[in-house]
Amino acid sequence: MRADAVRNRERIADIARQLFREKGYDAVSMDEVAKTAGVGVGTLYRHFPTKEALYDAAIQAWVETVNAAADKALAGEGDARDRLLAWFEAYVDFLTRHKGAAWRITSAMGDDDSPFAAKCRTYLNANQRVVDALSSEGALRGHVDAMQLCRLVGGVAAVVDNSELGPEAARSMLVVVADGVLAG
Amino acid sequence: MRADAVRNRERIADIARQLFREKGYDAVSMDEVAKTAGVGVGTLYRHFPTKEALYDAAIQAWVETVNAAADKALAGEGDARDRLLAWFEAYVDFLTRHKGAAWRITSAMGDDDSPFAAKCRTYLNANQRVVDALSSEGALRGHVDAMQLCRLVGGVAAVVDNSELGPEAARSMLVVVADGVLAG
DNA sequence: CCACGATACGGAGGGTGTCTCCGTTTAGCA
DNA sequence: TGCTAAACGGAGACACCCTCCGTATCGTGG
Repeated sequence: MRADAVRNRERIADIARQLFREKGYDAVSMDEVAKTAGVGVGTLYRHFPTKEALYDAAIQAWVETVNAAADKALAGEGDARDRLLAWFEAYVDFLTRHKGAAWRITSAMGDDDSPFAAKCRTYLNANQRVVDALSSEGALRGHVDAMQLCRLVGGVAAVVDNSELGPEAARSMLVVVADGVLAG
Repeated sequence: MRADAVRNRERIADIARQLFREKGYDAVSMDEVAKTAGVGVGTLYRHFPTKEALYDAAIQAWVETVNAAADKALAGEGDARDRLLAWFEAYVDFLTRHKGAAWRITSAMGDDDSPFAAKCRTYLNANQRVVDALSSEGALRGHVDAMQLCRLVGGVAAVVDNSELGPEAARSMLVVVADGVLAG
């Protein structure tokens, strides 16, 4: 790839990340991204074939830290319930960091053709590790599926994001999910 | 209202209900509704000022039966868990009957300005009645908020609708929510 | 039965969005 | 420095929601 192309690609992704984070997916138009980045829409579309692909690239770096967050939550103090809740809260925090991302990503769970498929796998893996860790302690009620957890907590995150709920409201819902999943 | 206007209004709502049910909100354009109903878009917009208002009218009859469903679930046999699950399943069944409705309605929960505000109140009331009934039996764990339940189960419904999950997958998630809400 | 005013109708077109196409410009190598 | 493949830019195609206003129709009072 030519040097100017690399520069443009990075600048576009940076600008897009900033705009999406501030305003949310729907409120940012491709024209706006192009204009802000100082390129034509043609250039934009050569680098990112659709708006969703651009979004995917924009939130890339952010997603990559999710595994570290899972480890951190699991390594924390407290009993299984505390650690599970810590993970749930971190997960919701992640998903709601970019407005509109929670629903888009949770919607794409299980759809291999989605532009977000790679991100979904990352999230699924993180949840799987949490399930494995707690399961080996015998803390979970029967069989708990990582995908099921992704969807449940992703659903909560989507609602929290959309209705702009505070951390207490989010926590009260996560407590329900946690208690529903934990043994005893 | 003039007789021809009444006829048109009803025909439009009928056609819209059919189209929305088949294809989902986003996949139906106002032009398509107008053309299928055999009227101009102007006529469409005089009867229903926005697409959301049309959607609201299209799913009206459907929503009105929700209270009966709550009663039926509560009057069923079995313990509190069985009845709560029956209600959850009925609720998800309702919300997923029209493609795209679950997320739209759950998104509008708590937003008085939404065109779906009336429907949200209906759903909230139904959940409140379920909460009251089970609470008076002492079946619920601490304080359970009807709004919280609407959001949790609505989130599950939205995911089920979007990912076109089967009843077993839906049930496995609802079991988690139910166990998280029930005492013991 | 008719004339007329209020009501309803239809569809062109405005505004905004995503995405494509192609003539023009530029990078980078020989 | 000259040349070619790569990248650029933005006009415009297409789809969407919605508005506006000239035209047609209903239904009533004479």
